[in-house]
Amino acid sequence: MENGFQSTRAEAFPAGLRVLVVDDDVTWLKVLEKMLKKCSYEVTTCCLAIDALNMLRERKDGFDIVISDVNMPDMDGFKLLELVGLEMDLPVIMMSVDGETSRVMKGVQHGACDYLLKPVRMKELKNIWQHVFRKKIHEVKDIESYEVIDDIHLMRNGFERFEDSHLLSGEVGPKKILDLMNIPWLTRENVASHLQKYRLYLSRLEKESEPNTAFGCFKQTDFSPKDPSVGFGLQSSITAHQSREACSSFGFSSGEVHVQPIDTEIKEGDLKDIIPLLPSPEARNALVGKLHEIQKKTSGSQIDFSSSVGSVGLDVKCNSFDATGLRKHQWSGGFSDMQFKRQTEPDNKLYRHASPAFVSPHSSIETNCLQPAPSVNAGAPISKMEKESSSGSGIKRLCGRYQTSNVTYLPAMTSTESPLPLQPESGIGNILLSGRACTMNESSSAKSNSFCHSKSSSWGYDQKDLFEASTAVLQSSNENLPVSSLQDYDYVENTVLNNIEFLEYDDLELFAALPGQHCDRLKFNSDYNLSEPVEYPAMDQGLFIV
DNA sequence: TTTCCTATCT
DNA sequence: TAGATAGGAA
Repeated sequence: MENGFQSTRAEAFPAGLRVLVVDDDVTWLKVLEKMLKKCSYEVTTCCLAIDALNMLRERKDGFDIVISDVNMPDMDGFKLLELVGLEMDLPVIMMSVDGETSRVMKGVQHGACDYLLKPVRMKELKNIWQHVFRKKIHEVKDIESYEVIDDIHLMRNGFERFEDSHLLSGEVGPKKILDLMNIPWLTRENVASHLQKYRLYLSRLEKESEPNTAFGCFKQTDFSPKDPSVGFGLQSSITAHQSREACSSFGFSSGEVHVQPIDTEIKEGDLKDIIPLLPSPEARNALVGKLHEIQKKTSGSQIDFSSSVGSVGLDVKCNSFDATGLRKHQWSGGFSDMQFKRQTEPDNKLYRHASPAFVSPHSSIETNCLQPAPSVNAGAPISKMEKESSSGSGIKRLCGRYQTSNVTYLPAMTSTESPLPLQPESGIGNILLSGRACTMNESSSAKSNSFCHSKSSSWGYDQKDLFEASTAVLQSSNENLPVSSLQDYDYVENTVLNNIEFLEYDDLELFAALPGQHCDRLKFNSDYNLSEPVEYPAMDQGLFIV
């Protein structure tokens, strides 16, 4: 199994495991060194925690595991444990003569992968390799999850071509979408099926919005948690376009805020092509009206159109300004958040739970650049999910389809100040206000967090951004959720068991030097004769995969 | 024959 | 609720 070890060491594993032992008691150091060497491990000993830390820092990849005493004069063992965990991400085993549960718990909470009671048993030392192995397995799992992102990038590229090919002009069929996405494992049936769902959704949305929602008007219902138009699953962004005249409007999905100067004027032909795709009669009528304006070349009127196929979705944004530049309509919608099952590759397990989804059109908004919509900026109620998130239970499923995301409401502002650092001169500016719409999946880990923590720098539906947003979820959630650093609870139990049995030693010289209370607890057992090399049982991966 | 759409199943 | 599939229509 590829687990990250260098090939030669991997073959010999667990023999050659590089162990750093830290204990201020020289006698114990010698005992442990000898025992560990009997296990065919490479042993380095250190009397001071600070020296151990320096050694670890100097030899970044020089050790596989650390065994540290809890009580040391220069540095608390827990502190060392914390630092090693933070800086080296190495498994650390704590050891102490004190087996008090609270103490053991503290060790585990600080990130110890095991807590051994002195005197340490040979059996326990023999099995410390499992902690290294377990960690490697987790790392491999993380890497596999990263590969999902690579394929998501593949989808993004497909959508970019989708945009480049002007697919928006004319009817969009599953075949064409499929061809242009150019994703090998995707089938036309996949696309068709989800297109069907998407259209069903649109028709439902249209029916629901007919009685009270006119195009261009911002309604409170736009932010209903059950309204998919607010955003789907990963799709969580607020898009604010800023015209050259510094006229701003805000399109809401949720979560992210993007500010972008609009510099692409719509062409008449483009508009004609877009109109049939609009989800509602109001939207179509609005654009038809604007099309007439263009055709008439009415002075002072401007329609800005930006079509963006984000990384994983087709997104259409239409913005229209009146002659004064004070008001505009915006419609935004398209396909996004595409996740498809990989049917044709049964060996691929990464997408087993993935599924396609077409994102809904975003809520349409009419606003005035001089007087931002009060319902948006001031006193707007927080959506249900936002409340849940802030109350500490806001972890949502990552792959929720047709499911609303959080809406992040901007703080109240006056006409003279903008809640967003608009950058009319310098181009695109993005602000991630909040990304609590979704969670990492079950394979998420601290490693995943570090992988994803870089900030978003693009706008639109960038799947990467969404993952980053997901990370932000976790990071922000940490403040609210009782996140425990307990990594493997079974260690706690294991530690308790340590108290039951006694150790096995056969080196009487060494034990003669041990403090009396230690010797008292010893039981010599010929099962672990130090003169014989230790044999390891065949590794059963199933035993160690959590 | 291919593609799309709809209904139905899972 | 959403994806898969079957069957009819163009």
